[in-house]
Amino acid sequence: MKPQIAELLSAALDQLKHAAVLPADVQPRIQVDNTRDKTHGDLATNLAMMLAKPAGKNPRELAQLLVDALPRSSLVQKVEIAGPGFINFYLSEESTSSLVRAVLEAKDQYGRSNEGAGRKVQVEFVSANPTGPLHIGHGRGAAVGDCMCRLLEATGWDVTREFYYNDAGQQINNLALSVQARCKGLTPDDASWPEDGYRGDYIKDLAESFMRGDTVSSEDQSFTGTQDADDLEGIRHFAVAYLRNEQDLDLKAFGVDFDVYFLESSLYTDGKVEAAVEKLTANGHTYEDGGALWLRTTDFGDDKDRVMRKTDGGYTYFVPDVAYHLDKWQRGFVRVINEQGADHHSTITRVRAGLQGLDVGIPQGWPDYVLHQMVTVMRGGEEVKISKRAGSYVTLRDLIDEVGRDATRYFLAARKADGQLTFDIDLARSQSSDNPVYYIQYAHARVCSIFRKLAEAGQTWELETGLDALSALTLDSEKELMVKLGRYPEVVRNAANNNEPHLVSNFLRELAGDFHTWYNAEKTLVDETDLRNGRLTLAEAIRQVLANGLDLLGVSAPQEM
RNA sequence: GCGCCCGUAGCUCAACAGGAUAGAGCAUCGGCCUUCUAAGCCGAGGGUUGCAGGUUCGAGCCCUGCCGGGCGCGCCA
Repeated sequence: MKPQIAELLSAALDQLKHAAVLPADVQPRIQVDNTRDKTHGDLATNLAMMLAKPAGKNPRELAQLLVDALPRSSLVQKVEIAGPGFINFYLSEESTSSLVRAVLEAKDQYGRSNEGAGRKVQVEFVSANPTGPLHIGHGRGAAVGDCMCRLLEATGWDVTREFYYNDAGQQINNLALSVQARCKGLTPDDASWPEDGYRGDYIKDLAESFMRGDTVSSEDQSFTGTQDADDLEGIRHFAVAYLRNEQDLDLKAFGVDFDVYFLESSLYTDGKVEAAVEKLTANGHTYEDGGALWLRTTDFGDDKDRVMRKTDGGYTYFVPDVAYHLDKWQRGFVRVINEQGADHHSTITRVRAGLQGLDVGIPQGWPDYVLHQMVTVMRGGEEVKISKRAGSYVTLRDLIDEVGRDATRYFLAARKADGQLTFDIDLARSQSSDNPVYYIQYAHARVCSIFRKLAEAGQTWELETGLDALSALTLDSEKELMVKLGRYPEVVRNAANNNEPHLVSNFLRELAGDFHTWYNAEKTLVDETDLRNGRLTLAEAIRQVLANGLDLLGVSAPQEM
């Protein structure tokens, strides 16, 4: 409804310019806001206050001129000037009814748009090293990243979900050595346990599986344990495949699917790392010093230059990352979003610097980053740090098992990514009013229940007569609910454009709250036919929006609870 | 020391491009089930938005300086 109101204002502006009340060259951004207080109408604009200075008039006087110049519209019931110069719009019954109609005609498409116009966007998220189980931090990345993808899809983008495996670094050697040590019966407490070895119980499970001769397969590889504790290469491949498989199972249980699993090792075998280094050198952005090859990242805003190739000949970690992002660019992604933990934020400057140094037309701020802060887990009022399985952190699987997929996803995605997150296990698993997930789901189930009762009573509801019957809804609470439904598409748009899924969960929480209040105050299945049909229509529209929003969060919308 | 993020009710968090009287939930206290699911509703108390300046018609939001917390600052990934 905002664009329609903005259009009316735009027409009024033109008229005032024509009448020389306003200078012809002012081009204000016409801002239409939702009102917080219903005594301020349904929508409001600050336009008169913005233009008071160029017009040389006081805001309220200008507001009156704008209102007088406003074209007549059946969408608006009433316009008022209030406060320092706000113009408040009260929507007509015709326009609120049209909002409900829009929901029920579009159904599961309501709120979706085609802003992305089919452009390609790639979202890289989770990207955990294949050296252990996924922990709750990865869970936050998975939830936020997947919700961002759903939002981008809902706004017309062609989305690729991608997981980058760092399977080429030193940590893989440490993993292999740790498993080998377990195969040989060592424990982390032994003196000969590898330095920097992985100590968690899962290493023991892994070693036992290898020595049993199990076969493990992941997306694109399959290995059988050779049962030979001296076969370090075999152990390495087996361990990576095993842990990738574990992670895949966790992600599947979390409802997250990736389109592409990209292996860091492939960048080496395909020569892409070497090619990127050569290009940077050819472009004159590198120099040798102390036996190492450096990238002059200070040319691109870094505070000091960075080593690319170490004296031992190996590349530092960000070099394959640059090659990887060049590859993304070459695959045609105009927009790339990397969702990762904030502890990696220092890589951003380096990767972008490397990409600029390649000089292949990549825009300066590319790619985008969404960084999430740490998660702490609370149980019984105390911080939980230890998982038996992983040894040092709470695993995603522990959480899904204990709390459930819906609540885990909701809690991890319902907060702004920047800013630390406290995950309260007791709250998340409580099946009571404490729990916002159930609160929203319950609203959905309640509407379903109303329709079941309707059928039990041998009555029916039908869309067209239902929409006509909306005129029987005269309560303020009902009008407010309709207006709120009308805000949903804008919420989706904002959430998608800003990579902020939590806007959706906030909105759903509010909508569910308004619904519960209305439900408790007013009976839906009343005898009077028009009133009943009108309320059923509104209830169904609410149900539809709740279902659509929950889907964007990857949370189920149960029919009954 | 430098860089990034955060600081809002006792706790966990909101506040849509700078808009009107800063909102929810939990916790606390008091009410509501012969009525469509009480996983719900209604009401009460609770705040100098870390501090101090600045920008402007208007600041939780923007700027500067402090204070406090997190993360990072490697020829580790």
